[in-house]
Amino acid sequence: MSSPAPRSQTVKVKDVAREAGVAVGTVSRVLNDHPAVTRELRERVERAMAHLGYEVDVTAQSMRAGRSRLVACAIRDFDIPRFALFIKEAEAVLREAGYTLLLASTTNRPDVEIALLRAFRRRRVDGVMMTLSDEQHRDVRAALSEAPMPVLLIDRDRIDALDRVTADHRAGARLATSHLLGLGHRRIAMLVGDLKAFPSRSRLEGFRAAYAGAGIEPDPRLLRDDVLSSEHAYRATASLMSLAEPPTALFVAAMDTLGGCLRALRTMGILVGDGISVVAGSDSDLAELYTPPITAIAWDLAAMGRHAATMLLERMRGDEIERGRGLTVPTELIIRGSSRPFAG
Amino acid sequence: MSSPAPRSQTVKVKDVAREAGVAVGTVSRVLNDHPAVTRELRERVERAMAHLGYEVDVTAQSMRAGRSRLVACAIRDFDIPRFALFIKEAEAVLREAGYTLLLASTTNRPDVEIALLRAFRRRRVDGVMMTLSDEQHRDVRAALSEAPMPVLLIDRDRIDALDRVTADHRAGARLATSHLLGLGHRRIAMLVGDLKAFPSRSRLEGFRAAYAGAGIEPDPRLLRDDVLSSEHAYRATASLMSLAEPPTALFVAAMDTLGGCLRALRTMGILVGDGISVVAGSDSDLAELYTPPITAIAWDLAAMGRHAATMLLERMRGDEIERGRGLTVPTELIIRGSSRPFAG
DNA sequence: CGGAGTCAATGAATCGGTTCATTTATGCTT
DNA sequence: AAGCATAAATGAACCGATTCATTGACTCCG
Repeated sequence: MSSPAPRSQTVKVKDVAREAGVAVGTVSRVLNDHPAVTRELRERVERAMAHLGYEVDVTAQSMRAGRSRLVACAIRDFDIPRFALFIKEAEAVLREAGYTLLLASTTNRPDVEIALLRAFRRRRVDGVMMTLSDEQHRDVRAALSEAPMPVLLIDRDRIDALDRVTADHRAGARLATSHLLGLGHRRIAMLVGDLKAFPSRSRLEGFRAAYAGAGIEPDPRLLRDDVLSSEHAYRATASLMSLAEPPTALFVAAMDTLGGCLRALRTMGILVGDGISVVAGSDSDLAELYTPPITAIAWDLAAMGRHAATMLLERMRGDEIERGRGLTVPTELIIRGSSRPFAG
Repeated sequence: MSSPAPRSQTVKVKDVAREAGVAVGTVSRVLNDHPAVTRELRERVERAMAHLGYEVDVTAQSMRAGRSRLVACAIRDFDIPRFALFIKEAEAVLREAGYTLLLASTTNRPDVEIALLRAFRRRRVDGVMMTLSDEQHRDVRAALSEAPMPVLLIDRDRIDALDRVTADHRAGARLATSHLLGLGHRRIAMLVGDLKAFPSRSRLEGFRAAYAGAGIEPDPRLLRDDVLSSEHAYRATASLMSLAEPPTALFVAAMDTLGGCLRALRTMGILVGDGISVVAGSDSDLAELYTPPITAIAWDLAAMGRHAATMLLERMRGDEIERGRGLTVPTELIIRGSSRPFAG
């Protein structure tokens, strides 16, 4: 025999079938809107279900069907305010389609990413959308290629034939940098995240492209990478402004790090706009409402979330779609008062 | 017969058993760290699993065990930056304990809340943490009392014997209001969220308690409730400041609405600090870095997330714990430059 | 009127682990 | 050496819904 955890005796298809005087197969067909059920029987079964308070066991369905109607989303840190928008929209699209969202944080560690992919497999998750800490990581790539379910990359470089949704960070950073160069700045410091990942890499490319377009060379000592949090940004800003030859403009390209930078400037008594020009790599209430308002790069994270979910759904449906589709949402530069002509 | 979706032929316990030359029961016991397996056999089985690349099917485990190792979190809108902190910490604690987080947004609608509770049941979710749009809603209460799994309320009033984690909004609001009254303000406007839910109700209570403590009556025309977004806050602020007798201080008690309020004031050319004192109901980068910095109420959402997950885990474990536990995290008032003496 | 063809409904087999009554092996005691 | 106790391993039954070969009922047509 076998009596697992003292299960509160639940109603099953068998009970419904008995109550309605039909076979279990018929109940199942009613549940799944199978056409070959007479209206009369369908109603009888539905009445029985209502009467008994029946709820199908998705667990059993999943096991039999080999799919779970779960979609996993794993991002490096969902403590990034604007990412919430992405998740919110993705969840809405997925739920509309009958899927439930699993959420996990990778903490930007390859080993966690691999462990999560395994956990998702074990759960028979039907699709995954995720960020990666490092697109080149061998083990992560191996784990991705072994994944039995479709995986969509969030704002990451192309890997094999995986679908991806990205923002045009390169264009945004180029715009921002050109804007500052156009204002006469020559010593522009850049705070950027982890260069192993696409967004930071693209931003740096855009930055360099703008310099190249102007026919000048950026000072490599003014670049700070691996700025992943507000605290990092604080320290990076402080160190930059303490240089013998400090920058005249700051491009705070990493996401959600503007606060740390502004805190450092305030502590050092440097006025934004006058003492130094500032451009933020992502827009926020803070950027908009700061005094002076901060020039910022903006893009539509909600749209990214919707597109990611939609593309993943299409892929899961197994439609005949070309593999490795990429969708890029545009970035724009919102010019505000924090970026001013260099008064050499 | 039956051949469901063309399942990529996966390795099963049976295959592992054959490879290792043992019975399936033994493989299962190895998987579950059952003590009664000799070291030798355990190693043989583990080698076979590694060799075949075996991964257990959590779906099948769940079905047999009647539990899924899933915990659901449903909040009204996870587009609230500070809530991300809650989810982040809760997820970390849950994953540590071997659970996976399901996420859904209720959009603050009772029907969605009820539908989600049903969906969670069908998935055999082991525990739920959620907010409610209205603690008094009959159908929601019925759905909660019928839920077969433990439910923990996030920042909501006591319902039956459900566990709950709350912040002391009443104390925070009282502090904030007393602070303004102490500065000589008598016409304090309050922007608050949905009074059907605990946080807003508590804040209003705190507000009134402070007034009562000072022996005066608040002007009811200065109260704006149902302020649920930044856009609402914009409109509410604009309408308040257009009154014949406008307020001299604004208590923006609703979460994540400070931006809208400040935008309105800026549009109307009213200076924070000089023209009007402002206190925010929740702290943020914006509050800290605005000019002038905004006095704000702060509390530890990360701790709330950790506690929520921990309490729910204890409850799920079925320990003999008193029912209806409540944990309240304290609030504090961070006084900054936006609240100044009333210069009548 | 009989046989072919439709259409509904049936229920046993199945998905992949887990459990437990049973069997087999081992150790200990006298 | 026999008897008993203990421990390890076995494998059939089971969790609950789905599927499909089969049965039964009914229609249509020559």
